[in-house]
Amino acid sequence: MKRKPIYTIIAVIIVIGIYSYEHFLNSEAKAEVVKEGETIKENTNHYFLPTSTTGHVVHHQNYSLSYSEPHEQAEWVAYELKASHLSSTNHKRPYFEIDEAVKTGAAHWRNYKNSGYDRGHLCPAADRRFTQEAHDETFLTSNISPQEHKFNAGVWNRLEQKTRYWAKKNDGVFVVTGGVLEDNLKSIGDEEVSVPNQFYKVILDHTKGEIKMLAFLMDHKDSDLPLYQFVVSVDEVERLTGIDFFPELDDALEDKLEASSSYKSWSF
DNA sequence: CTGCAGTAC
DNA sequence: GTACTGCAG
Repeated sequence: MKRKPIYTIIAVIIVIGIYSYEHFLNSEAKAEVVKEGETIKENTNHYFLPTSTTGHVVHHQNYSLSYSEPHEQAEWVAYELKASHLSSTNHKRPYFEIDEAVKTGAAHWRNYKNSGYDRGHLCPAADRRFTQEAHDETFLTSNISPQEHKFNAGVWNRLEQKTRYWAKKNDGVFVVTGGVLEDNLKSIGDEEVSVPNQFYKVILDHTKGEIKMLAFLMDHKDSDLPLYQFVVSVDEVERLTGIDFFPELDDALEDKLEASSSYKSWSF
């Protein structure tokens, strides 16, 4: 029987394939459950990644995102901001590029041209200045949302600066940012990039021996109000967006932290 | 820091 | 489309 070895080889390949695939799935799904009082291991690429409502998660070198094709922008962008990431280096501002990692096709920056709206970074360029590559990686069209200039350069900019302050003070925070994507939003450009009516930012700190979180929800307009006026519970942002922000936290701890809109342990 | 726009190639 | 420059909040 000459065929038998071939069948054997095929069978072996299939078995190895299934084993590898299950191993792959397992490694993807493996979530570290964090309970109260525990701290996250240092020096890992551990992200507190939110769930995706679109199933279109993209991992870049220095941040991850979940892309919404109907809205032509990310529903969230997530990254860790460590104190060591903060750099005073001034990089030359590159041009925005289409994110080729977005399989359904990320929007072209042309949609924003003469739209009256800024190409507002979700992961700010100033948070990724530690290398030229990290800085330039924020200039992908999957990392921007149409923002009014006065909002972007105003209250939103203040929030981003405060986030860097917390990153420095607490030696690292996890940040998740996006616009609230909903039906019937105004849009710009040929590709109809949605203009969110609200933007959120969720911050998690785990470096002082306990986990704490803080969420902001801002109307898409500039404001002179102090930042703490925009604090909401993570639950509220989850209700608006459908995103589950920290699924790998122990459920009881997650429930407790996400229900709180207290900011007393954060300095403004 | 957040950005845009005009001009020239 | 890219490079350089200037400008605004």
